[in-house]
Amino acid sequence: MANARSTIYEVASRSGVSTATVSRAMHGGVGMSPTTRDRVLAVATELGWVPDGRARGLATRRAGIVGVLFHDLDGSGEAEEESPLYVDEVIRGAERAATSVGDAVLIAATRGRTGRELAFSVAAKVDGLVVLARSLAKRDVLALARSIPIVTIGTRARSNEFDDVSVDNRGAMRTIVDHLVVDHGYTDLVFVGGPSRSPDSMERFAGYRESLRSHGLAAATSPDAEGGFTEIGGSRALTELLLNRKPPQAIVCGNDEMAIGAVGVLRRARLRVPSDVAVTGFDDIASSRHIRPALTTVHQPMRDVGEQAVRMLLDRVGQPESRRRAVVLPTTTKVRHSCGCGVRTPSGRPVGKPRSSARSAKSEEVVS
Amino acid sequence: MANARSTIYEVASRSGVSTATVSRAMHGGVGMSPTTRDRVLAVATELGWVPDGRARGLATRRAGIVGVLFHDLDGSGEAEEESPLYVDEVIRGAERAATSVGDAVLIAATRGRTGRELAFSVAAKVDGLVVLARSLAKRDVLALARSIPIVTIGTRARSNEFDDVSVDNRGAMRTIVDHLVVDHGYTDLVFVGGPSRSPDSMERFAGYRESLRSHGLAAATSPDAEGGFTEIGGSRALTELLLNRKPPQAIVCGNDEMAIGAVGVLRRARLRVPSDVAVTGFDDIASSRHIRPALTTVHQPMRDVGEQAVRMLLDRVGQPESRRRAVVLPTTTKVRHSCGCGVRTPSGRPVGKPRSSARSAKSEEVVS
DNA sequence: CTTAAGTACGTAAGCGCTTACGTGAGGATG
DNA sequence: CATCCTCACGTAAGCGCTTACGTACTTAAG
Repeated sequence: MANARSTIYEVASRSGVSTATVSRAMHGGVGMSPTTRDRVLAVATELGWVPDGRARGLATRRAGIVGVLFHDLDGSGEAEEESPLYVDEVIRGAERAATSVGDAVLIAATRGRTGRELAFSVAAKVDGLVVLARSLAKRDVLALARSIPIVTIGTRARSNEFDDVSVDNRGAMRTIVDHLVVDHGYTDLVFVGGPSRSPDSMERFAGYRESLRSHGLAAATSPDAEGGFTEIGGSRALTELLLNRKPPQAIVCGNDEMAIGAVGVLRRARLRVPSDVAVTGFDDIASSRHIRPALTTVHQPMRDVGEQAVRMLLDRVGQPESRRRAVVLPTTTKVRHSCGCGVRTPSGRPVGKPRSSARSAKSEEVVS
Repeated sequence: MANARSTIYEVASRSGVSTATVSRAMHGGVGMSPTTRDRVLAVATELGWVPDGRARGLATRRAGIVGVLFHDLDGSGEAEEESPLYVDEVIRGAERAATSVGDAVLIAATRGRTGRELAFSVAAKVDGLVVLARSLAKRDVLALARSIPIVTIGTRARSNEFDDVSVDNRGAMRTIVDHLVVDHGYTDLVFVGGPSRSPDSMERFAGYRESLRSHGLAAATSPDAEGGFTEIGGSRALTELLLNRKPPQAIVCGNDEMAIGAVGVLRRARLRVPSDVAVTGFDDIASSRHIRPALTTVHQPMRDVGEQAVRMLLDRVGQPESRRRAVVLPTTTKVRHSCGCGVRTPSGRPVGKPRSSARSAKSEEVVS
């Protein structure tokens, strides 16, 4: 099937020029006669020859490949990691950005490999690496950074050693809670958090608190319940919550999975969503649109995140010594029905109207 | 940040050996004294050195990278292509299989590029290519196959020139319709297909027909409606259908999106699912579990498909001349509620019980 | 003690490109 | 007509590894 590939020498001799000329022809043919260029190109096409990427990479010291490192969650099934959907979206964005400049993207799951193993099987093959937060211990990231440029995703709040692109978790949560308090007038809210040590969960909770306090409402110093970012965890958390207190007016969940779990429990408890109690999520997973009532949540631009990340990475590959950059991208609030919008309140007055409201968070900020 | 990488020469001189010895040490250190090996390895670690992938690739004629080529649907938004979820799952599987042998995977969306462009920016960088069906015109695939091994995914029914791994669409649909006819006793069914020229849609319809005919039921020669594999298309298709005939007992949809659309219009038409009319899907997308009633559908093992594909690819890289292989993987039927299971029939008798039934389709078959 | 067979490592020839530099031809300039 | 450019292309030195082959030294056998 795959016959022996021809080399640049073959193309050169068949078109009666030197390899240098062939190479030039393949790269725009600047400074050469169009006639020769076309002749060479014709031969190359006929032979089905394109320059070997490895050799090219060796000679140019540029592989034309950027890597994306993520934590794979299949198997171990730890919900603390990035949602698979996130990873996929980031990869898509990365692919797009890379392709637009002729590069390709290499993906690799950490799979518990150490920095050195990854250096061998991944880093050695690429020009730079995008590493998803939490996919790797910090010292491994540092080890990798010894050999190639790195930009992290979602570590803004925890580190400032690398270029980073993050999403405005806190601001997003503030916006959604503002909506609950201001537009719906809820005063009795609770927060269902993810794993207590999850930075995402912490940031989201911080946003929740900020919003409440800014409106003069009391807020607990820690989440009212913990649902581990899973649907089942959300169910359990809410079940327990309902045992200990009367139903709140609104349940703010750290992500959609838990919100879906919460809605399930509420339904079984004969509490109506959103008229008896409102629920909000975070992430805008596909199911959040299909669940009834449709979930009010926040959409994170993970594809843009991936795109930005490789852009920054490529910038740094070209300019290794430029100053560190960190950007945080804004989110979009998806106001649907579970918050009470588009549904009659007890007073019979329809409140609000489902819509999407975009929030422009801090844009690009140069951190150091 | 990223300081100049050291080379094998540096490691060699610092540990007082030749580059050959360093290389040997890095590759298991067979035939050398453990003492020397450890010394070399220590120096390498200290320097943070790992052999450069490009150079290694050049010397060994093996990049240690397999590529996955898919059609990216963002932007153009043609629903005829692979569902994004499919692609992601396939990629995950590919990543797993590649990693398990120390390789990495390069991903690239076609983006309307020609075979030659892809050869340059993708094929030249990898040892072999997995190409998702329909991501590329056949003659482009052939062009690529001139230079590297290729295995296709999902082209079994349309081509037999490459190694291929596919999913048993037809058998899966037969199983689900069998369930509808045999277990539920429906005799009046309709089929909502995807794009009429979509091979997947055609295969699924074929399975539908086969099942009906095998039970002595009449079946139309073409789908009763066409929903383009989208939710909105499913709604439209069903709306139209309902205008022209009385509601059937069961609506068999070519995929989940259309099924979800169908359930929506059924609900609006005050028809109860599944007691008035049953609905089934195909694909087992995340929302199919969350929709009410939960959708009976079929799960495709796309991750396994990806895994198998790179396994076969790697085999062929090692054995370019072995005979062509094609495998078709079995699906799993997810029997949930939308088919009528776990719900009371008009006669008051509960029918069946939701469960998952695995179906073992044809396994590995050597085609030529 | 001689010789054969290992063992542990060094030598050096590539792998297939890119590119700095060199060269010769032709045109412009004076 | 001599000189200087410019243009189009060739020469050849790497890029950083791997590995076939060679060599020196040990050990075992005869």
